[in-house]
This record gives sequence, C-alpha cells and structure tokens, in this order.
Amino acid sequence: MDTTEQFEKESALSLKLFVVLTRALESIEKQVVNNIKSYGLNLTEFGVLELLYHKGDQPIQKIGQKILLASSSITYVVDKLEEKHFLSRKACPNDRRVTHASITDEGKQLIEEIFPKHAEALNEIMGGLNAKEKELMIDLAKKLGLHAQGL
Amino acid sequence: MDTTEQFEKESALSLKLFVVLTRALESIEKQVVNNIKSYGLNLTEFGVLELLYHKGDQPIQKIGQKILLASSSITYVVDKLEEKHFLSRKACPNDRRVTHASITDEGKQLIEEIFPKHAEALNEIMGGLNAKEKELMIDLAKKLGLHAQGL
DNA sequence: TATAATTAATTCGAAATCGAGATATTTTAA
DNA sequence: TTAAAATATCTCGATTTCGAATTAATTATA
Repeated sequence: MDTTEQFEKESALSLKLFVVLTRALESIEKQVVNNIKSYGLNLTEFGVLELLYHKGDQPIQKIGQKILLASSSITYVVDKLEEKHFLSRKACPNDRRVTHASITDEGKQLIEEIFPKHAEALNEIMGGLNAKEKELMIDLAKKLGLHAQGL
Repeated sequence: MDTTEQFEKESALSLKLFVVLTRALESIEKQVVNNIKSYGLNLTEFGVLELLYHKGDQPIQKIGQKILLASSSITYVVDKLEEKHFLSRKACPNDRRVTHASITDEGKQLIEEIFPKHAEALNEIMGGLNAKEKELMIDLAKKLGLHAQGL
C-alpha cells in the first residue's frame, strides 16, 4: 500500500470515528437529559451544580473553563440556578472583579437526591460495554481529547 | 469484592466514561466547527448537505432521523440551506405529505470543495490515536451507541 | 506613578434547538 | 366506504448558546 492509499484509509477511519462517536454520544445524552429534566434541571445546570458540590465554590469564569461554556452563557446558567435558589453569588474579597458561585443547602439537597440516581441510570445507559471495555474506551477518549484540545 | 462494591466500581467507571467522552467530543467538535464555519456552514447544515450529496434526495423527515434532530429543527435548517441556494424542496409525487430535500449544483460544488478539507482536518484532529486504536474505538462506540439507543 | 494591557463578569442581539399544537394527507379498520 | 388513527411537515413561543461589545478592576510597563 502506497502512502496516498495509506492516507486515504486513515482519513476514512477518522471520519468514521467522528460519526460513530457523535451518534453514540447523542443517544447517551438524550437518555441522560431525560433522567435529569424530571428534576427541573438541564444537563448544563446539573454539571454546574455537580461541580460546585464536589469541588466547592468556584469563580464564575472557572466554571466556564471546566464545562466548556462561553462566559456569557455561564452568566445565564448561573442566573437560572440562582433564581431557583440552588446557588448564590459571593463577592471575592481578594479580587473585586471576581464573583464566586456557591451551592446552597437547597442545591446540595437536590444533588444528593439526584446524583445517585443519575449514576445508576448512567450505568444502565453505558451497559453496552463491560468494565474492561469501559476502561479501554476511557483511555482512548482521553488520548483523543488531549490531542484535539492541544490543536 | 462483594456485589455492592462491584456495582459501585462499575458505576464510577460509567460516570468517568461519560465525562471523558463528553469532554473529548466537545474539543473535537470545536475544531471541526471552526473549520466548517469559514465556509458559512454550521455542523448541522454541513451534515445535511453531506447526507444529500452522498445518499441522494431525502424526505425531510428522514434527514431528521439520521442527524437526530427534531422535525421542527429540520424545517429550520432546510429553510436556511434553501435560502443559501444549497438545496431545494421537491414535492413527492407518490405521497403528498412528503417533501424531498435535494442538493443543488451550487450545494454539490460547495461540498466538493469542503469535504476533502474537512476529511483532512478531521484526520489531524483525530491524530491522538493510531489506526488500530481508531478501529477499536469505532467498535466500542458502536456498541455503546446501539445499547443506549435501544433504551 | 501614570498609562496600557489584561482579566472577570455582564449585557445585548442573533442563531439553533426543542416541544406542543395545527394542517394536510394517507393508512387502517369498523 | 366512512371514521379513526397515523404520518409528514410546518408554525409558534420558549430555552439555550454564542460572539461582540461594555464596564470595572487588576497587573504590567514605560
């Protein structure tokens, strides 16, 4: 096989991988969203609350980095969660440009209720793979993500 | 290891897989979107055009099934593409409920220009994995997606 | 120190997506 | 054969996300 052919084959694989991954994640997310929306949250809101619950108070801008969301979008999501009383904004004493988002007791209570069910549902949704395969896929996804991120 | 412990471990893996996959695909899509938007298309529009180019005319509703989009959203996307003269609607002679979407010459020209570059870019974006790993991941993603879809 | 560059959060308008409901047509079944 | 159920598309209003521009505060630099 010459180099051109080699390259064609590799490209076809990359394309295929992209399509298959996209479709798989669409199906998975559809399920997850369904589970979470019965608690009045969307996936982004859940992600933000979960982050605050497990990692503690965060500068608003840090949240955007972790959830991969534009700064204007975080403002919007934090507004929504604040309206629902699941988090509160707290001025940062060191740097007056910064606002911290902090999960409320009500928010904690919600996450403590949702999270185990979310984990269980996710486990069913991911039931197409066994433990070994999941570990394998985690490694592959990490490699893939790291490379793509660094471009 | 007892069954509870087993289950906890499996759940943790599922959770991790979900997070890692989501992050990876976010990074990948960000790159792909950047490449495509320089041609005035978003990812959905590109997907629709590409489908029509490679699979021929399609009933509007079929498009939604393949791209995983709500019927109201397809109407919107097809409107956009029609405005840009990349596709046209054609009444179905057999079933008057149905409208076919058909790629125009202008649309074909665009896809013929974009697609090779898209494939090449995607190949770089996916450069974190070698061919064997890609094949492996394709299989895993297929399994995962099929199972999630069937729930 | 004064000025310039950077950073954090917000506002605003536009785009993309959804779900519920409407309309037209076709298919099923009583 | 007619009435009921199903199907395809579209309209409409609401939600979520984005990018560009704005404001305020901090840090770097001349």
